[in-house]
Amino acid sequence: MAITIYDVAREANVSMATVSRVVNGNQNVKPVTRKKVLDCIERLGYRPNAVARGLASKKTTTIGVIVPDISKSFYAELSRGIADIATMYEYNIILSNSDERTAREVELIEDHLGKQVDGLIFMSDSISEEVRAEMATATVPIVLAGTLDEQNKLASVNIDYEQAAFDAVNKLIGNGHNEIIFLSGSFRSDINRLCKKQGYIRALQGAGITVNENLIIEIDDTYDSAYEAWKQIKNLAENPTGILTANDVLAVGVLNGIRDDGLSVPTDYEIICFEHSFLARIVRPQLTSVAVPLYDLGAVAMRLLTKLMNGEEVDEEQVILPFRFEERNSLK
Amino acid sequence: MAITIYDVAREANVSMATVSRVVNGNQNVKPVTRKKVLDCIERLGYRPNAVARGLASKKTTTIGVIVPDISKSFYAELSRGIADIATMYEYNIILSNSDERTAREVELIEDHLGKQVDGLIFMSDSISEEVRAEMATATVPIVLAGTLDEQNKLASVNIDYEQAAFDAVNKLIGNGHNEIIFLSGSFRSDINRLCKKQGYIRALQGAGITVNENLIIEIDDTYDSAYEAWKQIKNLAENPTGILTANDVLAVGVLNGIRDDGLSVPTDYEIICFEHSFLARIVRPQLTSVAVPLYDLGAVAMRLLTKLMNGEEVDEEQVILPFRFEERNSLK
DNA sequence: GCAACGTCGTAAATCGTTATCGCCATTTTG
DNA sequence: CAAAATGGCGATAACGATTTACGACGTTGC
Repeated sequence: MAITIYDVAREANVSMATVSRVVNGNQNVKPVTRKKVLDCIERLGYRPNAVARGLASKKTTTIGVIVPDISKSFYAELSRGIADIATMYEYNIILSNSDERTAREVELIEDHLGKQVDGLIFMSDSISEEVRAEMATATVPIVLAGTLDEQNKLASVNIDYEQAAFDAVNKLIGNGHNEIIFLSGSFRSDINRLCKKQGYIRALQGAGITVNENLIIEIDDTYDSAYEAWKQIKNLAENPTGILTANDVLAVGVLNGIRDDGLSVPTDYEIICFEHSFLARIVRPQLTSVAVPLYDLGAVAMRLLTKLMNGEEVDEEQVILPFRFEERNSLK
Repeated sequence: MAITIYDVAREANVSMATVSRVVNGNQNVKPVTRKKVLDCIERLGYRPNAVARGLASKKTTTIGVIVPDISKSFYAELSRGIADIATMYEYNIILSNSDERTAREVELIEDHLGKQVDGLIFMSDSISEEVRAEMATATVPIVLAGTLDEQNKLASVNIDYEQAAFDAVNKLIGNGHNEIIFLSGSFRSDINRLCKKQGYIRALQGAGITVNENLIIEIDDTYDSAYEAWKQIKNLAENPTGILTANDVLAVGVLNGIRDDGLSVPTDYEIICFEHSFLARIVRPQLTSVAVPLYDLGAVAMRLLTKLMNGEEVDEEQVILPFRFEERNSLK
């Protein structure tokens, strides 16, 4: 049988109310008494039961984090940002993987709410109607991190992916390319379809270049698919020489394809991509890329969540963080 | 005010005990009654309160996972293995980062136990005495994943790193090298110091090669340090031509150093490393490596934990998983 | 010497479940 | 046909804290 607050009270010759006061940092306790109680806690090895506390106080100091796949560096990085701020505010994290399956996402939200989390951070390629409905039943705040809400209703933290793509493509155009590939992971991802692709199109149109659907290539979001995609690209009737990819894994895929064929970047092709992870630095040439501040996205999302959980006023629930370009060598 | 079991009971004209039976799948309920209750649950949108349930049943169906840094692919991969098996057995995961700081590790164990987790999976470079003492206060099972217990007392899941290093070095020796570098992350890591290094030494001794401390290089466990280490290696009085590294990030570091100097792998140097992550496949040449089954390490650790939590008999609490070599091109 | 204040105890009500009994109505059994 | 077993369900006591209200006691200040 574990030590309870009663045991401590008896041992310290005080009431359980006083022990509770001490444990919760209530000021109405004489230093002498406080010390006596703390000693007993130490001696008995008393550990407040967070479950009982949660039931009584209706707060668990725990938040839920639902992520497509923690083994993907994108989400691992984001999660670390969340975790650090969570620690700072003394929240624990229940972490679950959804694998982007809607049914699973719904199930997980339900599950986390059942566990009485004080808040929820959600990540996904897209918010389905089912998920939206499930979220609507929640009585605790929910924040999206690195995840778009097409309807712009939910709280979220992102960068301006559209503008980033626009700027990136303009760099390619500025370097003389007018046949430019956009290699992207699935367009089921709102960010790919609604932002990166649109930014790409806007840049082309701004430069008077006609958009050619053949140059917009949608593949699985994997290295291997990108590597394969290269074979498709080199056989195109068009002669694209500039490439924008939706992330650095895809960039490395085509890059390796190009180089394994004896061609060279940035001489024969120039590449620019999203995300400047570790990967982008270790390949040769290093990749010029849009540095998406993944850690910050997570950290700011968590900070936002704390405000919402505290009922603080928040002027803007849709946060847009700045991005920057990391200039390396895949662009001249 | 949320819907409680009592509301459902009133609505369905049964007692809360019956609702509880239905929710928990107890067979002692007439099908007709069951259906009536389920309908009310659906209609009212009742969500069982896991906190109250946890208090009453003394089980939270939640386990704790303490990891040095989830943003490192090593731990992210392991965690995914844990998570999948946890899901299978309907456990949630509370995940926390320790950054390898002993004080933080102790704090986290304390914290997780306070949250009444049903079990704990712990990862670290090394088990300090403080951590060991804290673990001793736990009444729930604890399993180490990809983490050594020098005293071989705690339950754990690993591979035979010593044997793997031994085999790896023998491959280098077999290819004619007799001056072989062992490039490792910090020796505060038991696995590096007690296993990989010892396997390296045993292989050399087995081949009658004198161990030269100059060829054993301990650095920070980062790409940049490995890249820098190359400059040290090339200026060595000795003429090492074979290299074993403790993981693939370090391998890529030296590899890039070598190639940026216009030298070539495997012509001028041969490299073999631990871990065959994504990285090892995307660099050129691809890295021949010891494939450490990270996902499985996590999955098996979680499976073991479930057995321990159920009080099942376990024949061996120190599990050793097999490893294999992934033959690529950094070795001739 | 009295009022005010700080400190603490007592007691009870909650929080939303689970778990243990035991009751009542049917069946089954001898 | 009486007695025993069984199935279905209700009542109620935990579970381990928080919280509130109230009052008592001892100090302190004026």
